[in-house]
Amino acid sequence: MPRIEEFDRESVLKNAMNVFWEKGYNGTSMQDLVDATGLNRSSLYNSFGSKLELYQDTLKHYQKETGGMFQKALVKAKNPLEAIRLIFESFLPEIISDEKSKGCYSMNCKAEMGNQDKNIRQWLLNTQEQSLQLFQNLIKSGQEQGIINKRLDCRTYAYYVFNTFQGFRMTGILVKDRTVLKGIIEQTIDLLK
Amino acid sequence: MPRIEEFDRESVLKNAMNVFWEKGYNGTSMQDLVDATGLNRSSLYNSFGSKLELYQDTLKHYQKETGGMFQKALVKAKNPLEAIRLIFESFLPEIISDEKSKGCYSMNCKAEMGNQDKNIRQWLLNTQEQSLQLFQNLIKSGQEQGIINKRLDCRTYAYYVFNTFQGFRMTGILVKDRTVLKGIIEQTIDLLK
DNA sequence: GCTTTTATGAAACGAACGTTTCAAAAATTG
DNA sequence: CAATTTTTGAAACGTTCGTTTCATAAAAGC
Repeated sequence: MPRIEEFDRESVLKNAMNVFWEKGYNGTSMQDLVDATGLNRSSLYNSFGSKLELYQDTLKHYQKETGGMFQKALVKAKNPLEAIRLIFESFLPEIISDEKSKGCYSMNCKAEMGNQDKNIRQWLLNTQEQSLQLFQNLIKSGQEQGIINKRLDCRTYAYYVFNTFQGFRMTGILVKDRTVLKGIIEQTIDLLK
Repeated sequence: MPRIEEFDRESVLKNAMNVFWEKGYNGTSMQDLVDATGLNRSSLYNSFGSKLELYQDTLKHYQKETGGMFQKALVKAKNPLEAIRLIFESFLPEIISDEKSKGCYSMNCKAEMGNQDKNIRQWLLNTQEQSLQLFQNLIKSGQEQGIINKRLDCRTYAYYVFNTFQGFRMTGILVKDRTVLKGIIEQTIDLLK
């Protein structure tokens, strides 16, 4: 019976995300979203509920995209330590080509919305734990293989790598020098050797 | 001849900064600022020009405050390496007691406003170079004293420490565990030894 | 092909936005 | 105390905000 939606949901989320990414949540107006998605206001509300819910949907969309990048790095890597390096390096193109200085969607969200909405805060906590687990597992198997040192336990190292990664995303907003960025990665890796 | 301002400018900036800090620039309304500062709208506009100019004044105010923290750490430290540790540790109380998860004023600014206003962007670049110079000088004299290794040049290490510091401020938004945070500091320091 | 169900388009909603206006109040100088 | 200069208070400015409304259009089931 129902009339079918005319738009591609993923494509709408991608376009909405790009606006939020550039202007932030509060800096983005519903009109901006109408313009960027090409959807009518009614359709936006009918399909996504509200501005805040749409924003949260873009977070999930981003998570899916980023998860894909991580997986690609894992597949490509010959060992756990190289996997960590590749994860960092896989963000280099995005950082260097980011001429608008939009930064990292997740960091922007954390800074602007981390203390404004319970659901968003929980999403941030979930993705954080996910990243920590990923790093922890890599480090653990790296230690078992003798590639990563055992001076500290894998959870402690995971926090360290996670911390550097967040710094990496923030530094990349104003620093676009590939040599500098690769240097930061190199030193993070070196500590684990 | 002139009637004198009734308010304390520093105190107004402090109160305005706290609102911006909690809600972000775009999340803060002029009414919020009127409420927080106790000033009338007219007085705010008369004395600070506009919302954006007031925000930029709070950035300078923050810079002054933070600069003071850095100086205290430098005075207290017995050597350059300890100075770096003390700089990181001086933010621990703020991080741990930040129950509202307001995060770092400077990181919030970078994420929300770094790509929105030229003046703000320049301020961010200036404070970044200032921090880099501080770390670079500390590392250089640490290397000269033989406390810090000479495997890499002081500028490269400065970027590394700067990067970790930014991560530290972001991590501290959701991670309040003192042991974890101190662990991150410790490993950053260790690399320099 | 009529009924049912949902999506779409355009207009409008009240509320809140950042900013301006202007008269009244207050303080300093002559 | 009068003249001058600036701050202050209250109201209002036009605009934009996120959201709602409702008539119309379109697709699916009988």
